[in-house]
Amino acid sequence: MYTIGQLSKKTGVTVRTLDYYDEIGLIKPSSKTEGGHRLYMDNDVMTLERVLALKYMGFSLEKMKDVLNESTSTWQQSIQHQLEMVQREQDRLKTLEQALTGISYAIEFEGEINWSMIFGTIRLFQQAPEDALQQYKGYLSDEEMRKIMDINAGMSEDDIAEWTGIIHDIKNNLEIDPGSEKAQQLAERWMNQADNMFEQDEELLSDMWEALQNLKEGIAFYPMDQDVINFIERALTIKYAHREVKK
Amino acid sequence: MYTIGQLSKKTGVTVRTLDYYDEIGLIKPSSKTEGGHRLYMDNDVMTLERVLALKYMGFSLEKMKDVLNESTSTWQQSIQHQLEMVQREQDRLKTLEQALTGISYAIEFEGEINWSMIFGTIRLFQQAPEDALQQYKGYLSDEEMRKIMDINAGMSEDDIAEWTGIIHDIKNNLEIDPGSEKAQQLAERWMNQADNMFEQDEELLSDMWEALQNLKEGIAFYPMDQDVINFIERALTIKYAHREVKK
DNA sequence: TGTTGAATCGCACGTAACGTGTTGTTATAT
DNA sequence: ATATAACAACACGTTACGTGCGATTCAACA
Repeated sequence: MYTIGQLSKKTGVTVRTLDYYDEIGLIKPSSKTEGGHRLYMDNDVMTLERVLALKYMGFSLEKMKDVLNESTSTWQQSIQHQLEMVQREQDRLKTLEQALTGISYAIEFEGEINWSMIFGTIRLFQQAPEDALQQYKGYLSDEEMRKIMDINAGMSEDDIAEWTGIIHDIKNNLEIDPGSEKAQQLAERWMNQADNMFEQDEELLSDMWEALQNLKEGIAFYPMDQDVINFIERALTIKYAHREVKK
Repeated sequence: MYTIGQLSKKTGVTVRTLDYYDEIGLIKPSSKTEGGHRLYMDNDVMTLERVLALKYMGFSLEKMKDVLNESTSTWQQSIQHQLEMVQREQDRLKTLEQALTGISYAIEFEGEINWSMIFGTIRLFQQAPEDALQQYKGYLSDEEMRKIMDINAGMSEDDIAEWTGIIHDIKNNLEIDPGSEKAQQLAERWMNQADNMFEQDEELLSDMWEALQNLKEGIAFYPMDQDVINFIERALTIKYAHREVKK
């Protein structure tokens, strides 16, 4: 038999919280003094412990009222719902983390806040990955799109830093001669990272590259406008022509 | 030059939201009609787009007021703070997911809601992983504790299902003869899963096992009380004695 | 039994980011 | 000039409590 203050000390829950749980009918003390002071019995303490457990699991107080009186099968349903919510939220946070990382590197490389890059990055991540790849329909097969989604989801912080860095460097050198050594280096750096991401899958890379060349808004991993794509294309064309001649 | 309704249609933000942003001073229209109707200029539209970007990044409206006027360096700080928050939240959700998964399997195996198992699971996951392992201090080295933390964090759903299932089955057979075939099978199943989790690291497994035997409240992966530990110990003792004889 | 100090009750307002609804006013189309 | 649409301004609701507030009630002491 505890007063509200004693129960509060025992469990670490504030008096106001217990007051509130009483108010909304979640934990009503089984007894009261003549003067109206609340008296909590072991029964109520048990309910409180269960409420705290459900709270940790992320249930709302309103749902607890239902769940606490429900059968085992409904419990399973509720827990599965919670699990799905937790997983969806994790996915959301994961893509948000990638977006924030990309933005952070972009600001670091450029030394100032590039809003159009931020908008592009967010547009890229905001839509579901499937939708983001819809623009590639016709260029890539369903399986290829799924592969790219997986690659994208598994991108490490270093990958993000490298992509952001390359694209930034290329943007700063759009006007240089595509045949110059610097342009060649930049294009090769891009290719290296692309190879790195696609691992062995040369076919996937070339399909993706073809799609990029034909699309007006080329977005791969990070916002990459037509300027950048054209630059890389010109540089690579010269590079391979060069190699042919050497052969 | 947009009225509030036109801006709403253009951006998909509700009129009430724009009203609210005006009210709290986040986006004040740069012009008004004689009658007091709000007129948003391109300037304001830009601010709104930035606000939406920051919203996606998880900033509060209050912080946006500061951030929108700040310099690049403070921006980096704010983004880093957001990143840390996102990562902490991901960690929290990951352990919550494990806890929910374990509870779900326990309910499925037992066919009813076992509150003491739920409390045990939550106690195990609620505290930071470092704290949870403090009880093993003296039995395990710092490096071993870190290894266990990693193993724990990487536990798959199948692992959780198997642990929960084994412990449940053992609890239901506490009174059978440790030398009986069923007891031997249960103990072996436990050992298999333990080997599986610890991979090659036999030393780590035996250190952990020694710790479990000496602790009053043995908790490894899932709440496992002394009964269960004793059962496994007795069964394994007989098993190895048996093997010695065979040799 | 009276008194005092601590505990408690019940109430109200505040939080974040709006949704919903109402009343009164302004803008626009006819 | 009038009908109708759009708008401003306000209020209350949402979630899970925190933070007071004055008015009891309890427990202990005299």
